[in-house]
Amino acid sequence: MERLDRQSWVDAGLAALAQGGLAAVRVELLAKRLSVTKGSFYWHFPGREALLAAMLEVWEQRQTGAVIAAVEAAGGPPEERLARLSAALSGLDLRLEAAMRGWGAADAQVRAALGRADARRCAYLQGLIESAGVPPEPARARARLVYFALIGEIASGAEDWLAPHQAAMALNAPMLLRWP
Amino acid sequence: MERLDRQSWVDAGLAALAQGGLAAVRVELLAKRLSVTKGSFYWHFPGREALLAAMLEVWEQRQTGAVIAAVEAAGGPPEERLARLSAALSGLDLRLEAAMRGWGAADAQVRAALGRADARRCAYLQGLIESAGVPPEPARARARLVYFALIGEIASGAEDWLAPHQAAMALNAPMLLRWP
DNA sequence: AATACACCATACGGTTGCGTATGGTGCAGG
DNA sequence: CCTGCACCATACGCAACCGTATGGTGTATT
Repeated sequence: MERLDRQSWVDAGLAALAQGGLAAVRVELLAKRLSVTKGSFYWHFPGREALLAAMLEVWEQRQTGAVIAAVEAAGGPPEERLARLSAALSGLDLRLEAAMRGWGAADAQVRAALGRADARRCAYLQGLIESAGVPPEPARARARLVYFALIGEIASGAEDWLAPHQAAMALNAPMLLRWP
Repeated sequence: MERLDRQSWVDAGLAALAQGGLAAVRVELLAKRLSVTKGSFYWHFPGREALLAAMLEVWEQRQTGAVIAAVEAAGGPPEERLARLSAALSGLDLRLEAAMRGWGAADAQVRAALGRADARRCAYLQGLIESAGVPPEPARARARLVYFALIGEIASGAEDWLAPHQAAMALNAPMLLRWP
Protein backbone atom coordinates (compact mmCIF):
# COMPACT_ATOMS: atom_id res chain seq x y z
CA MET A 1 0.00 0.00 0.00
CA GLU A 2 2.06 2.90 -1.27
CA ARG A 3 1.19 6.13 0.44
CA LEU A 4 1.12 9.26 -1.65
CA ASP A 5 2.31 12.75 -0.89
CA ARG A 6 1.39 16.14 -2.28
CA GLN A 7 3.98 15.93 -4.99
CA SER A 8 2.46 12.79 -6.49
CA TRP A 9 -0.74 14.68 -7.16
CA VAL A 10 1.10 17.64 -8.67
CA ASP A 11 3.02 15.37 -11.02
CA ALA A 12 -0.12 13.51 -12.02
CA GLY A 13 -1.84 16.84 -12.61
CA LEU A 14 0.95 18.08 -14.85
CA ALA A 15 0.93 14.83 -16.80
CA ALA A 16 -2.81 15.09 -17.33
CA LEU A 17 -2.46 18.73 -18.35
CA ALA A 18 0.21 17.83 -20.88
CA GLN A 19 -1.89 15.09 -22.37
CA GLY A 20 -5.37 16.52 -22.53
CA GLY A 21 -5.28 20.14 -21.46
CA LEU A 22 -6.84 21.76 -18.45
CA ALA A 23 -10.09 19.88 -18.93
CA ALA A 24 -8.24 16.64 -18.27
CA VAL A 25 -7.07 17.78 -14.85
CA ARG A 26 -9.96 16.26 -12.92
CA VAL A 27 -9.71 15.10 -9.37
CA GLU A 28 -11.45 11.80 -9.87
CA LEU A 29 -9.50 11.01 -13.03
CA LEU A 30 -6.17 11.63 -11.30
CA ALA A 31 -7.30 9.50 -8.40
CA LYS A 32 -7.96 6.62 -10.76
CA ARG A 33 -4.55 7.10 -12.36
CA LEU A 34 -2.95 6.98 -8.92
CA SER A 35 -5.04 3.98 -7.89
CA VAL A 36 -6.58 5.89 -5.08
CA THR A 37 -9.83 7.71 -4.32
CA LYS A 38 -10.77 11.33 -3.94
CA GLY A 39 -10.46 10.99 -0.18
CA SER A 40 -6.71 11.12 -0.60
CA PHE A 41 -6.82 14.24 -2.73
CA TYR A 42 -8.97 16.26 -0.38
CA TRP A 43 -6.67 15.41 2.45
CA HIS A 44 -3.64 16.83 0.65
CA PHE A 45 -5.40 19.79 -0.99
CA PRO A 46 -8.29 21.99 0.02
CA GLY A 47 -9.65 21.80 -3.52
CA ARG A 48 -8.90 21.70 -7.21
CA GLU A 49 -7.75 25.31 -7.32
CA ALA A 50 -4.99 24.54 -4.86
CA LEU A 51 -3.73 21.76 -7.08
CA LEU A 52 -3.68 24.03 -10.10
CA ALA A 53 -1.77 26.67 -8.16
CA ALA A 54 0.77 24.10 -7.01
CA MET A 55 1.12 22.82 -10.56
CA LEU A 56 1.84 26.30 -11.85
CA GLU A 57 4.43 26.89 -9.17
CA VAL A 58 6.22 23.61 -9.83
CA TRP A 59 6.19 24.21 -13.56
CA GLU A 60 7.73 27.63 -13.19
CA GLN A 61 10.54 26.22 -11.06
CA ARG A 62 11.21 23.21 -13.24
CA GLN A 63 10.54 24.38 -16.77
CA THR A 64 11.58 28.02 -16.81
CA GLY A 65 15.23 27.25 -17.32
CA ALA A 66 14.54 24.29 -19.55
CA VAL A 67 15.34 25.90 -22.88
CA ILE A 68 18.44 27.47 -21.41
CA ALA A 69 19.62 24.17 -20.01
CA ALA A 70 18.87 22.48 -23.30
CA VAL A 71 21.07 24.89 -25.23
CA GLU A 72 23.87 24.73 -22.71
CA ALA A 73 23.81 20.95 -22.74
CA ALA A 74 24.46 21.00 -26.46
CA GLY A 75 27.70 22.86 -25.90
CA GLY A 76 30.10 24.12 -28.54
CA PRO A 77 30.40 27.54 -30.22
CA PRO A 78 27.33 29.78 -30.75
CA GLU A 79 26.65 28.47 -34.24
CA GLU A 80 26.54 24.92 -33.00
CA ARG A 81 24.53 25.64 -29.91
CA LEU A 82 21.89 27.49 -31.84
CA ALA A 83 21.73 24.92 -34.60
CA ARG A 84 21.38 22.17 -32.04
CA LEU A 85 18.78 23.97 -29.99
CA SER A 86 15.93 22.05 -31.50
CA ALA A 87 17.78 18.79 -31.23
CA ALA A 88 18.25 19.30 -27.52
CA LEU A 89 14.54 19.80 -27.04
CA SER A 90 13.77 16.12 -27.28
CA GLY A 91 14.31 15.73 -23.57
CA LEU A 92 11.77 18.34 -22.59
CA ASP A 93 8.08 17.93 -21.98
CA LEU A 94 6.95 19.98 -24.92
CA ARG A 95 3.35 18.91 -24.68
CA LEU A 96 3.28 20.43 -21.26
CA GLU A 97 4.69 23.63 -22.66
CA ALA A 98 1.93 23.71 -25.27
CA ALA A 99 -0.74 22.94 -22.72
CA MET A 100 0.46 25.81 -20.56
CA ARG A 101 -0.27 28.19 -23.45
CA GLY A 102 -3.77 26.85 -23.69
CA TRP A 103 -4.24 27.21 -19.97
CA GLY A 104 -2.90 30.75 -20.12
CA ALA A 105 -5.72 31.73 -22.46
CA ALA A 106 -8.14 31.38 -19.57
CA ASP A 107 -6.06 32.38 -16.54
CA ALA A 108 -4.23 35.63 -15.92
CA GLN A 109 -1.83 34.19 -13.36
CA VAL A 110 -0.72 31.56 -15.82
CA ARG A 111 -0.23 34.27 -18.43
CA ALA A 112 2.01 36.12 -15.99
CA ALA A 113 4.12 33.04 -15.36
CA LEU A 114 4.40 32.41 -19.09
CA GLY A 115 5.50 35.99 -19.62
CA ARG A 116 8.27 35.61 -17.05
CA ALA A 117 9.46 32.36 -18.63
CA ASP A 118 9.42 33.85 -22.13
CA ALA A 119 11.37 36.90 -20.99
CA ARG A 120 14.07 34.84 -19.31
CA ARG A 121 14.50 32.47 -22.22
CA CYS A 122 14.55 35.28 -24.78
CA ALA A 123 17.15 37.14 -22.76
CA TYR A 124 19.35 34.09 -22.72
CA LEU A 125 19.06 33.57 -26.46
CA GLN A 126 19.85 37.22 -27.00
CA GLY A 127 23.08 36.78 -25.07
CA LEU A 128 23.92 33.76 -27.15
CA ILE A 129 23.43 35.65 -30.38
CA GLU A 130 25.37 38.63 -29.05
CA SER A 131 28.29 36.35 -28.29
CA ALA A 132 28.54 35.75 -32.03
CA GLY A 133 29.19 39.42 -32.62
CA VAL A 134 25.67 40.74 -33.19
CA PRO A 135 24.85 44.07 -31.47
CA PRO A 136 22.27 44.01 -28.65
CA GLU A 137 19.25 45.41 -30.47
CA PRO A 138 19.28 43.20 -33.56
CA ALA A 139 20.24 40.29 -31.31
CA ARG A 140 17.18 40.98 -29.22
CA ALA A 141 14.97 40.99 -32.29
CA ARG A 142 16.50 37.77 -33.59
CA ALA A 143 16.22 36.03 -30.24
CA ARG A 144 12.55 36.90 -30.20
CA LEU A 145 12.18 35.48 -33.67
CA VAL A 146 13.89 32.20 -32.85
CA TYR A 147 12.21 31.70 -29.51
CA PHE A 148 8.66 32.35 -30.57
CA ALA A 149 9.12 30.32 -33.71
CA LEU A 150 9.89 27.45 -31.40
CA ILE A 151 6.89 28.19 -29.21
CA GLY A 152 4.72 28.48 -32.28
CA GLU A 153 5.72 25.10 -33.59
CA ILE A 154 5.25 23.50 -30.21
CA ALA A 155 1.79 25.03 -30.02
CA SER A 156 0.99 24.25 -33.64
CA GLY A 157 -0.39 20.86 -32.75
CA ALA A 158 1.49 19.09 -35.52
CA GLU A 159 2.92 15.71 -34.64
CA ASP A 160 5.93 15.86 -36.92
CA TRP A 161 7.15 19.36 -36.41
CA LEU A 162 10.54 18.47 -34.96
CA ALA A 163 12.30 17.29 -38.12
CA PRO A 164 11.16 20.22 -40.31
CA HIS A 165 12.07 22.56 -37.50
CA GLN A 166 15.57 21.15 -37.26
CA ALA A 167 16.02 21.37 -41.01
CA ALA A 168 14.88 24.99 -41.06
CA MET A 169 17.03 25.77 -38.06
CA ALA A 170 20.14 24.41 -39.72
CA LEU A 171 19.53 26.70 -42.68
CA ASN A 172 18.68 29.71 -40.57
CA ALA A 173 21.39 29.55 -37.94
CA PRO A 174 24.15 31.13 -40.09
CA MET A 175 21.87 33.99 -41.01
CA LEU A 176 20.89 34.61 -37.41
CA LEU A 177 24.46 34.78 -36.16
CA ARG A 178 25.86 36.85 -38.97
CA TRP A 179 26.72 40.53 -38.79
CA PRO A 180 26.17 42.74 -40.61
CA MET B 1 -38.60 38.76 -31.68
CA GLU B 2 -35.62 38.21 -33.93
CA ARG B 3 -35.41 34.71 -35.31
CA LEU B 4 -32.03 33.09 -35.47
CA ASP B 5 -30.46 30.90 -38.11
CA ARG B 6 -27.68 28.36 -38.03
CA GLN B 7 -25.02 30.94 -38.71
CA SER B 8 -25.88 32.93 -35.60
CA TRP B 9 -25.00 29.93 -33.46
CA VAL B 10 -21.76 29.31 -35.32
CA ASP B 11 -20.68 32.92 -34.87
CA ALA B 12 -21.59 32.86 -31.20
CA GLY B 13 -19.65 29.62 -30.82
CA LEU B 14 -16.56 31.07 -32.46
CA ALA B 15 -16.79 34.16 -30.27
CA ALA B 16 -17.03 32.03 -27.15
CA LEU B 17 -14.14 29.89 -28.33
CA ALA B 18 -11.99 32.95 -28.92
CA GLN B 19 -12.76 34.32 -25.49
CA GLY B 20 -12.63 31.34 -23.19
CA GLY B 21 -11.47 28.31 -25.16
CA LEU B 22 -13.37 25.17 -25.97
CA ALA B 23 -14.72 24.90 -22.43
CA ALA B 24 -16.62 28.13 -22.98
CA VAL B 25 -18.51 26.73 -25.97
CA ARG B 26 -21.54 25.55 -24.02
CA VAL B 27 -24.99 25.30 -25.47
CA GLU B 28 -26.79 26.92 -22.60
CA LEU B 29 -24.26 29.74 -22.33
CA LEU B 30 -24.56 30.56 -26.02
CA ALA B 31 -28.33 30.47 -25.69
CA LYS B 32 -28.15 33.05 -22.93
CA ARG B 33 -25.85 35.23 -25.06
CA LEU B 34 -28.33 35.00 -27.92
CA SER B 35 -31.26 35.67 -25.60
CA VAL B 36 -32.84 32.38 -26.46
CA THR B 37 -33.17 28.91 -24.95
CA LYS B 38 -31.67 25.55 -25.80
CA GLY B 39 -34.80 24.67 -27.69
CA SER B 40 -33.59 26.86 -30.52
CA PHE B 41 -30.18 25.24 -30.61
CA TYR B 42 -31.44 21.69 -30.81
CA TRP B 43 -33.67 22.64 -33.65
CA HIS B 44 -30.75 23.95 -35.74
CA PHE B 45 -28.21 21.33 -34.69
CA PRO B 46 -28.45 17.67 -33.72
CA GLY B 47 -26.00 18.29 -30.89
CA ARG B 48 -22.93 20.10 -29.66
CA GLU B 49 -20.59 18.11 -31.89
CA ALA B 50 -22.38 19.38 -34.96
CA LEU B 51 -21.84 22.95 -33.85
CA LEU B 52 -18.14 22.35 -33.30
CA ALA B 53 -17.84 20.79 -36.74
CA ALA B 54 -19.61 23.74 -38.32
CA MET B 55 -17.37 26.13 -36.42
CA LEU B 56 -14.27 24.40 -37.70
CA GLU B 57 -15.52 24.49 -41.25
CA VAL B 58 -16.38 28.18 -41.11
CA TRP B 59 -13.05 29.01 -39.54
CA GLU B 60 -11.15 27.20 -42.24
CA GLN B 61 -13.00 29.09 -44.95
CA ARG B 62 -12.74 32.48 -43.32
CA GLN B 63 -9.40 32.45 -41.58
CA THR B 64 -7.15 30.31 -43.74
CA GLY B 65 -6.32 33.09 -46.14
CA ALA B 66 -6.28 35.73 -43.45
CA VAL B 67 -2.53 36.10 -43.10
CA ILE B 68 -2.14 36.12 -46.87
CA ALA B 69 -4.80 38.76 -47.26
CA ALA B 70 -3.22 40.80 -44.49
CA VAL B 71 0.13 40.86 -46.22
CA GLU B 72 -1.33 41.65 -49.59
CA ALA B 73 -3.39 44.48 -48.13
CA ALA B 74 -0.18 46.10 -46.92
CA GLY B 75 1.11 46.27 -50.48
CA GLY B 76 4.46 47.59 -51.65
CA PRO B 77 7.74 45.77 -52.32
CA PRO B 78 8.68 42.58 -50.44
CA GLU B 79 10.63 44.45 -47.75
CA GLU B 80 7.68 46.62 -46.96
CA ARG B 81 5.10 43.87 -47.08
CA LEU B 82 7.08 41.70 -44.71
CA ALA B 83 7.86 44.52 -42.34
CA ARG B 84 4.23 45.51 -42.25
CA LEU B 85 2.96 41.99 -41.83
CA SER B 86 2.44 42.38 -38.13
CA ALA B 87 0.84 45.76 -38.55
CA ALA B 88 -1.74 44.32 -40.87
CA LEU B 89 -2.72 41.71 -38.30
CA SER B 90 -4.72 44.13 -36.22
CA GLY B 91 -7.82 43.39 -38.21
CA LEU B 92 -7.73 39.65 -37.58
CA ASP B 93 -9.28 37.70 -34.77
CA LEU B 94 -6.04 36.60 -33.23
CA ARG B 95 -7.64 35.30 -30.08
CA LEU B 96 -9.58 32.89 -32.19
CA GLU B 97 -6.37 31.79 -33.86
CA ALA B 98 -4.83 31.11 -30.45
CA ALA B 99 -7.91 29.29 -29.22
CA MET B 100 -7.81 27.03 -32.27
CA ARG B 101 -4.34 25.88 -31.22
CA GLY B 102 -5.65 25.00 -27.82
CA TRP B 103 -8.56 23.15 -29.35
CA GLY B 104 -6.20 21.30 -31.65
CA ALA B 105 -4.42 19.82 -28.67
CA ALA B 106 -7.48 17.70 -28.00
CA ASP B 107 -8.89 17.05 -31.46
CA ALA B 108 -7.22 15.42 -34.44
CA GLN B 109 -9.54 16.94 -37.03
CA VAL B 110 -8.73 20.41 -35.74
CA ARG B 111 -5.05 19.59 -35.90
CA ALA B 112 -5.49 18.58 -39.53
CA ALA B 113 -7.21 21.86 -40.37
CA LEU B 114 -4.49 23.81 -38.58
CA GLY B 115 -1.86 21.91 -40.52
CA ARG B 116 -3.50 22.84 -43.81
CA ALA B 117 -3.74 26.50 -42.81
CA ASP B 118 -0.12 26.58 -41.67
CA ALA B 119 1.08 24.98 -44.88
CA ARG B 120 -0.79 27.44 -47.09
CA ARG B 121 0.38 30.47 -45.17
CA CYS B 122 3.99 29.30 -45.03
CA ALA B 123 3.98 28.60 -48.74
CA TYR B 124 2.78 32.12 -49.41
CA LEU B 125 5.43 33.66 -47.20
CA GLN B 126 8.04 31.54 -48.91
CA GLY B 127 7.00 32.96 -52.25
CA LEU B 128 7.21 36.45 -50.84
CA ILE B 129 10.74 35.89 -49.62
CA GLU B 130 11.74 34.24 -52.87
CA SER B 131 10.55 37.29 -54.76
CA ALA B 132 13.29 39.23 -52.97
CA GLY B 133 15.93 37.01 -54.54
CA VAL B 134 16.30 34.29 -51.93
CA PRO B 135 16.53 30.71 -53.29
CA PRO B 136 13.66 28.31 -52.53
CA GLU B 137 15.20 26.25 -49.74
CA PRO B 138 16.47 29.03 -47.50
CA ALA B 139 13.31 30.96 -48.31
CA ARG B 140 11.29 28.01 -47.08
CA ALA B 141 13.27 27.88 -43.86
CA ARG B 142 12.88 31.61 -43.31
CA ALA B 143 9.18 31.58 -44.03
CA ARG B 144 8.79 28.87 -41.42
CA LEU B 145 10.73 30.99 -38.97
CA VAL B 146 8.66 34.10 -39.54
CA TYR B 147 5.32 32.36 -39.62
CA PHE B 148 5.71 30.28 -36.48
CA ALA B 149 7.22 33.19 -34.62
CA LEU B 150 3.96 34.94 -35.30
CA ILE B 151 1.92 31.94 -34.20
CA GLY B 152 4.07 31.63 -31.11
CA GLU B 153 3.47 35.21 -30.07
CA ILE B 154 -0.24 34.93 -30.72
CA ALA B 155 -0.33 31.80 -28.58
CA SER B 156 1.95 33.28 -25.95
CA GLY B 157 -0.97 34.76 -24.07
CA ALA B 158 0.71 38.10 -23.62
CA GLU B 159 -1.54 41.13 -23.94
CA ASP B 160 1.08 43.51 -25.31
CA TRP B 161 2.90 41.36 -27.80
CA LEU B 162 2.02 43.36 -30.89
CA ALA B 163 4.31 46.35 -30.39
CA PRO B 164 7.42 44.32 -29.48
CA HIS B 165 6.68 42.04 -32.39
CA GLN B 166 6.49 44.93 -34.81
CA ALA B 167 9.73 46.37 -33.49
CA ALA B 168 11.52 43.04 -33.85
CA MET B 169 10.03 42.55 -37.29
CA ALA B 170 11.30 45.88 -38.50
CA LEU B 171 14.80 44.91 -37.44
CA ASN B 172 14.58 41.40 -38.84
CA ALA B 173 13.00 42.05 -42.21
CA PRO B 174 16.21 43.16 -43.97
CA MET B 175 18.01 40.07 -42.72
CA LEU B 176 15.23 37.77 -43.87
CA LEU B 177 15.13 39.16 -47.40
CA ARG B 178 18.85 39.39 -47.95
CA TRP B 179 20.91 37.02 -50.03
CA PRO B 180 23.46 35.63 -49.62
C1' DA C 1 -59.87 32.08 -41.76
C1' DA C 2 -57.74 27.81 -41.38
C1' DT C 3 -53.67 25.26 -41.84
C1' DA C 4 -48.82 24.16 -42.06
C1' DC C 5 -44.41 24.84 -40.79
C1' DA C 6 -40.40 27.11 -38.94
C1' DC C 7 -38.76 28.43 -34.73
C1' DC C 8 -38.66 28.65 -29.84
C1' DA C 9 -40.07 27.77 -24.62
C1' DT C 10 -40.61 24.64 -20.84
C1' DA C 11 -39.81 20.78 -18.25
C1' DC C 12 -37.61 16.71 -17.43
C1' DG C 13 -33.95 12.79 -17.02
C1' DG C 14 -29.21 11.41 -17.10
C1' DT C 15 -24.40 12.06 -16.49
C1' DT C 16 -20.34 14.07 -14.68
C1' DG C 17 -17.41 16.23 -11.66
C1' DC C 18 -16.62 19.06 -7.28
C1' DG C 19 -16.69 19.08 -2.56
C1' DT C 20 -17.97 17.13 2.33
C1' DA C 21 -18.76 14.11 6.09
C1' DT C 22 -17.47 10.35 8.34
C1' DG C 23 -15.73 5.97 9.13
C1' DG C 24 -11.73 2.68 8.39
C1' DT C 25 -6.61 1.18 8.45
C1' DG C 26 -1.77 0.85 9.24
C1' DC C 27 2.23 2.56 11.57
C1' DA C 28 4.42 5.54 15.05
C1' DG C 29 5.58 6.41 19.97
C1' DG C 30 4.72 5.63 24.70
C1' DC D 1 -0.53 -3.32 23.92
C1' DC D 2 -2.90 0.75 22.81
C1' DT D 3 -3.48 5.15 21.50
C1' DG D 4 -2.99 8.90 18.23
C1' DC D 5 -2.29 10.52 13.77
C1' DA D 6 -1.46 10.40 8.87
C1' DC D 7 -3.63 8.73 5.07
C1' DC D 8 -7.33 6.72 2.54
C1' DA D 9 -12.25 4.58 1.42
C1' DT D 10 -17.17 5.16 1.10
C1' DA D 11 -21.22 7.48 0.50
C1' DC D 12 -23.66 11.36 -0.17
C1' DG D 13 -25.40 16.18 -1.64
C1' DC D 14 -25.06 19.56 -5.15
C1' DA D 15 -24.53 22.13 -9.41
C1' DA D 16 -23.58 22.35 -14.27
C1' DC D 17 -24.40 20.56 -18.85
C1' DC D 18 -26.11 17.69 -22.45
C1' DG D 19 -29.84 15.96 -24.74
C1' DT D 20 -35.11 14.83 -25.32
C1' DA D 21 -39.98 15.30 -25.39
C1' DT D 22 -43.58 18.07 -26.10
C1' DG D 23 -46.27 22.03 -26.25
C1' DG D 24 -46.64 26.99 -27.79
C1' DT D 25 -46.35 31.11 -31.16
C1' DG D 26 -45.88 33.86 -35.09
C1' DT D 27 -46.01 34.08 -40.11
C1' DA D 28 -46.80 32.67 -44.74
C1' DT D 29 -49.77 30.29 -47.75
C1' DT D 30 -54.09 28.84 -49.83
